[in-house]
Order: sequence, then C-alpha cells, then structure tokens
Amino acid sequence: MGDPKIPEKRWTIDLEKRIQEEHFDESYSERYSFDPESEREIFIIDTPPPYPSGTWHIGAVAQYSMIDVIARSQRLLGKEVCFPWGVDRNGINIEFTVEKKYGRKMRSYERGEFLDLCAETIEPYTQAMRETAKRVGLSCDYDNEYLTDAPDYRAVTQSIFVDLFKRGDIVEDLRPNIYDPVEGTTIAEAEVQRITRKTLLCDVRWSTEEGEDVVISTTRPEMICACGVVVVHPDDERYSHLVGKRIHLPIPVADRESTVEIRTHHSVKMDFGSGALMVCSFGDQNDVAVFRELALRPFAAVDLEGRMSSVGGPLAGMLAEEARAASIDILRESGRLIAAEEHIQEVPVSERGRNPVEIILLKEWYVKQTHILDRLTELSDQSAFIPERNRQYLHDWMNGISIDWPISRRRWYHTEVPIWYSEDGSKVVVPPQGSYVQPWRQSPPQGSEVLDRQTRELIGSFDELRLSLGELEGEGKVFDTWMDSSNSNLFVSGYLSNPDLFKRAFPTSIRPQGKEIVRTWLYYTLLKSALLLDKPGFQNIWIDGLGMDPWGRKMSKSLGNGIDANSVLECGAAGRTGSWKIKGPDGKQVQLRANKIGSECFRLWKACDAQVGDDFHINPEEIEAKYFGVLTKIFNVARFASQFDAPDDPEQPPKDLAPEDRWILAEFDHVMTRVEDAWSRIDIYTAAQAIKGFGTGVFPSHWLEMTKSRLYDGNAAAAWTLHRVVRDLLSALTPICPFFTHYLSTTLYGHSAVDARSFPRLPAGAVGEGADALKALTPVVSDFNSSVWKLKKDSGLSLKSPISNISIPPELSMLEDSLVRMHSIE
RNA sequence: GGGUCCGUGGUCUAGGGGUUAUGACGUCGCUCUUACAAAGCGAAGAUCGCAGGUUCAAUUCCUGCCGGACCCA
Repeated sequence: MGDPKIPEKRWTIDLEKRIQEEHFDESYSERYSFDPESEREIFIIDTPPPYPSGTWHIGAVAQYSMIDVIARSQRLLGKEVCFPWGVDRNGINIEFTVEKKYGRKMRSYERGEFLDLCAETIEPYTQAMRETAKRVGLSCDYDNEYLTDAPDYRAVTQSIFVDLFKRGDIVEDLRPNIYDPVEGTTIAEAEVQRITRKTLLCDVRWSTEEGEDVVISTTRPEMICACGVVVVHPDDERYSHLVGKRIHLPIPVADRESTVEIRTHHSVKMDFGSGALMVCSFGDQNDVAVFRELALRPFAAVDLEGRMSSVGGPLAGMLAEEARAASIDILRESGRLIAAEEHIQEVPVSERGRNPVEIILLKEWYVKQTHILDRLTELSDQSAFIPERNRQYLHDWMNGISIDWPISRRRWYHTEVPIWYSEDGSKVVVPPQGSYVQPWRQSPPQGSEVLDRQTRELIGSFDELRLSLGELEGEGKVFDTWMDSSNSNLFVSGYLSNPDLFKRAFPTSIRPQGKEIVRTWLYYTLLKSALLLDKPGFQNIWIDGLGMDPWGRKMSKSLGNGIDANSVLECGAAGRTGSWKIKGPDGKQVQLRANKIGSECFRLWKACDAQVGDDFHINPEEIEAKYFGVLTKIFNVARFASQFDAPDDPEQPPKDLAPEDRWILAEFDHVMTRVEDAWSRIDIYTAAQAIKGFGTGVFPSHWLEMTKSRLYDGNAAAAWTLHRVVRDLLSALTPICPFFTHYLSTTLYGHSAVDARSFPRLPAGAVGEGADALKALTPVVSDFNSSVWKLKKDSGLSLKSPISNISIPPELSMLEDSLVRMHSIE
C-alpha cells in the first residue's frame, strides 16, 4: 500500500483534453487503422458521411458518438473494424452558401470558376467537422478519409452509372418531373416537403358544348390552360349524363383545342367542392397519375424558368403567382368566377430551397425502381434492424413509391453524368471504369466506349470511332447527391478497389444512421445493392432517433432552441462553464447552465439514457447532473485501487481467495457475460447499464466496504480481486468512455484498456465451485447492508460506530467475519 | 383523411400476461466513514393516458377514444 498513483480527485475536462491530444499522435493509426488482410472477422461500418455546413447538429454528434461505441465494442470483441471517415461535400447546400457569401447566383458565374469557389469554401467547414469528430472521440481511420467530391469517389459513382445504364436499369426519358423553378433543377419525391399555407379556392363556372353549366373548384386557375380532362366520380349521379360530353375551357388558350372531355375517375372526392375536378398537366401528383392512366397527351404549361408557356394564351410569360392573379381577374370579368374563398392547403415545396415546386415534362435520367420493389422487400428482410421496429420506416416508404428515381439535376457542384452524345444524337460515349470525367468541359478519355443511345448495344471503342461521331456534345447535367452517397457501403467495402476484401466484407456489416434519412440514404443504398448485386446491402441496420430540445421539440433555427455541440464538449475546459439561452415551450427564454460535461460524459449520457431508435431530449444540465457523478465514482474506485500494488500475474487467481472475493467475482463474471452479450448484439444501452450498475453500485458500496480492512492489512488475495475487477471493468467500459478508461488503465497498469482486442473474462476456475449460489447472494448482501445502515441512521449512530444485536442471515454466514468488521458489529 | 410509432412517480427512462413495476435526476432527511461532499446512506413519491373486451389473472394482448411524433394522400 502506498499513495494513490492518481493525484487528481476526479475526472476533469482539462485532463480529458490532454489525454485526447496525446491520443491523436503517431500511435493513433496503429490502434485504429483497418487491415483488410486481417485474419480476424471483418466488421465494416458504413459511417454516414456528414455534410459540412458550418455547425454540426448536436443530435448528430451524439449519434456519431454511438457509432464510435459500436466500432470500439466490436474491436473489443476481437473483430477487425473498418470505421471510415468520409465527408459528403456534393450538393446544393454548398452552392447556396457560395451564392450567399458572394451575393451572386450560380448561373452568373463561369461554371469552372463557381466549382473552384465551392471547393474552396467547403474546406474550412470540413476541417471544423474533422476537429469535432476527434473531440468527441470518434476512432475513425482519418488517414484514409474519403470525400464524395474527390475524383476517386466520383469515379465510383460514374462507373456504377455506366454499369447500370448498360444493363438498362438507368434510362433517359421525357417524363413529368418535380421541378424547382427558382433553383432551376429537378428534384426527387424524397426531396419534397409540404408546408401549409393559405390560398384562394376558386369556384369557376364552366359550360359544356350543349350549354350546361358545371362548377369546378380549383386552387390553381392558371393551370386551366393545361387541363386535359374534367373528371367526376363514376358513382356520382349528378354528372353521369355529362360523361363523354365536351366542355369549354373558361379561359382563352392558344396552340391547343379549347374544349376537353368529361370522364370518370375513382380518385375524385365527390364531396370536395362540386365533385367535378379539372386535371391538368401537371398541377399535382394525382394529375400525373390520372394523365398516365387515361393516356392523355400532356401540355408543357410551365417552362424551365417557371413561366407560363404559349398555351397559356393571355397568361403566357407570367410566373405562377402572377398568372394566378391574372386568371382570377379574367374569370371575374367574364362572370365565370362564382366564389373565391381563403382555403388552407398543403403546398409541396423543395426541401432545400423551400420553393413551391412545379411538375414539368423534362428529359432526365432515371434509375428504374418500381419494377424491383418486391425483390427489394425480400432482400431488406434479410438485414437485421436495430431496433427491429424501425424496419417499419423503410416499409412505409417503399409502399409509397410510385415513380422511378430521377437522378439528373441541373446544378453544378455535383458528380457529372458521365456521357457524351454524338452529333446526330443516335449514339452515346461512356468513359471506362474507374475514370472521373467532366463531359461539360472534357472530351472522352482513352478507353471510352461508343453505345447505341436507345438499345445501349456496344458499337465499338471511342478511339476507333471518334471521327464518325461528328461533334460530340457533353452532358451538362449532374447527379442527385444521393446518387453518390448511396454508394458509400460499396465504396467502403472495397467494391472496384479491393475485390478480395469485397468478397469477404459484403453485405457490409452495419449501416448506422438516423431515421430521418431512411427514405433517402438507406433506401437508395439498398436499391443500388439490389440492382448491382441482387444482395441486401447490410447485415445490420441501426436506426437511431433524432436529438430534440429539452422539451422534445425539433431543434431549429426558427425556434431558437438549438444547442451547439462544441459548447457541450468544451463545457468545463479551462475553467469555463457552459450556459445556454434557449426558447422554452412557452416562448420564454430559458437559461441552462452546466459546469462540466466534455466528450466522455456526453457519450456516457447518450449510451445510458435511452434505448436506440427513439428521439432523445438533449439537456446539458441533465447530462451533467446524471452522468458526471458516474465518472467521478468510477474514477475514485480506480484511485482507491491505485494505492494497492497490482498483482504480478492477473491471470493467476490466488488460492486463498476469501468468500467475499469469490462472491464478487461470481457477480462480476455474471455482469461481464451480460455485457459481452450486449456488445455482440450491438445493444449499447444494456451494456452501459450493466457496467454502470456494477461499477457504481454493488462493487464499491458492498464489496469494497466489506474488504477495505483486508486491503489495508495488505491481503494479496483481496488486492488481486480488486485489481482484476477494476482492470476488466475499465476494458468493458472503453467503448463508451475511451479517454477516461485509457487514462486510468495506463496509470494503474501501464497499458491502455483501449488496446484490448478480446473481451476480458476471468480465468477459468477463479470463482471455484458454486458460482451460481454465490451470485445469488448479491441481493441478500445488499439488503443486509442496507438494513444495518438504516438501523444506524435510525439510532442516530454514525456509520463507523459500533452496533450490537445484529444477526447476520444464515446464507451470509460465510461472509460473517467481513460483515462484522465492515459494520463494527459487536 | 389514411398509415406507423409512442404515452410508465415532478422530470427522463427500463421492462413486459402472474407476488411488493427498473434505474437515474430532482425533492426531503442524515453523514466529512484512512477513494469519492462535484460524494455516501436513507426516505417519500406511480391506481403504468382514458374507456371497454379477452383471460383464473392485463400496466403488458385486442378494440375504441384522447394526446404527441413521424410518414403518406
């Protein structure tokens, strides 16, 4: 026995930062890099590549810290873990940032110049993200960082495009597309959001050729010029005599006939408005479906700038809003406007630009998906979901899919669609596998192929045929960013780059992500894996909930209830405390304060506070109050242990273990069984609770108190038990608190707990006979001790004062000596 | 309007057909005990959203309703 090897009385954020800095030195890659040749079981994590946009949402940081817990726990179980660090940098977000920063719209730049500005602007954000990732302790392979806007990543996206194009799974077609006229680009169903707003619902009097009036309600009178049919419900007797008749459009049009047929369709709601509905190309998604079902010829009523085309007659050239007002005026003047009332309506807008979207006929590239949904369901059923119930999010989304995935976008800072068109438009040129091309400013590279544009049949090599193709036109469009991110599992598993690894490692071990991107990232990735390989993309899919404010609301700028991740991680560093002013549910400012949190406490909170899959409330005050004390407690258990000499051979249990040593070892072994099992099932909560319960409860309160006097007497068996338990407990805790356990284990034992590559279990025979019976004593010991403590308290005695007339339960007779000394029983 | 999920002490949370429903924070009381007062010990606190049904038995399963979140039309 000597002085504690640990001078500090508790864990501090300054200590935490010091340990972290040391941790990210040369030894880092030795610890955490991935060896694809390893004999160990390969465990690849398809880390969600974060998008650098300035601030990293604290809920996302919490989620990432749990992905790190998964990575570290699998290493602890002896697996060869690949925990990649990727950053998603493609997309419209950075384009918006650059436009805002320089006050100029994208299209006013030369394209190359704009791309350079994007690349330059995103770099500091990327760097900030790397620093936060390290600050929260993510044990990623930073040396092999991938960026989705880098040539090697984009080359994979382009190669997969070419591959799927050749197979016929990607097609080019003129179809109605959801279009953001302000940003000038097509978007996918998954990128549409709905906002509620007030619009005028107009009742308009139409007249049939026979002169009969029919009232039709619409919120979009400007679309009358694009009307292809008027429909009524087949059971609606009010209109059955009109079915098959023609009706005049109530507003003048140009370049088209001025009447449409009245037909029936089951989608009409008989009790909405008059029960008659005009169907336009294309007012909304239902219009698209009706046009398709009734095989009608669509009109291009809105152009790429969002202006009415020539069919609009007097409305031609106007933007949607202007055209709506003008059409109402026309209807009013002609006496055809019967009523116009304010009406609350849900309007589809683009997720990124928040602009009302139009549906426009456009030539775009599509990944075919509607034909494969059944197979996709079968394949996804082969992946385990954690938690299982969150599988539902995927099913819900797949059940609602009705159109193919449009993947081309009219933007710039994205991966280019890698294709050139021959001068006559009949042939296309695609690049060879593994190359990254920019067709809008480059010619096809050597090794490119010439294919028939329609049949996709190979015609020959570009090098031989180049002269016969005339002037090539490079495709100017780019890919939806999900086209890139949906390759992440393939990319990290070695598809194209390491076939040997890919064979071993696919389906990818785990996809961890938030539930809000099931319909995009998860769905598109599974689609790609199914189309390319007819395999499920993942063995495990871990779907976590979202980080909410302390009252359970989404954090958002407009609500003013956001909490910055760095402010929590740095809370307590260099004596600075944390304070957060956020808007409470009643709209009043609430001030939250905390003295010390840091990454270890933050991670411990997330691991212990809620099962995976549910939304979680983030309250810094609560994180500190509930979990910093846990760190203090375990820290002091280790500090206590550090005053006794560690055994020479922790693998060799002493022959003279006392009964209480055998009892706690039996209990500990049981706890470690649960923890190991939980880690292997990727059940963070159960593992965390088991470690916390033992490490702050039974072990210090009961065994340690019972054994103290033996330890002070220099009993070697007690010291062996103490150190063996502390050492293994620290190892078991490393996935959650890596720096904390690293510091303690290095100080006590000269080697780091984070280096454990097999889950620590007691040597065989350490407990001896009757482990189950010993373990069953735990509640008896706990109840007995509590009763003595209560008795002393009720008698006004201090805990160390002697007490008499205590009878020890017969089951505990083997522990009698220790219990007598512990409580000073006379 | 439809679907999915959720509703457990003041707060957060575990569980799940069968004695007294898990844990934490908060609250209250006591305690400086050769690691820990930024701690320990003890106590109070829940008719498990509401109403029916199935069952010997429901907080758990079913139905409806109410409230919340998300998705879709």
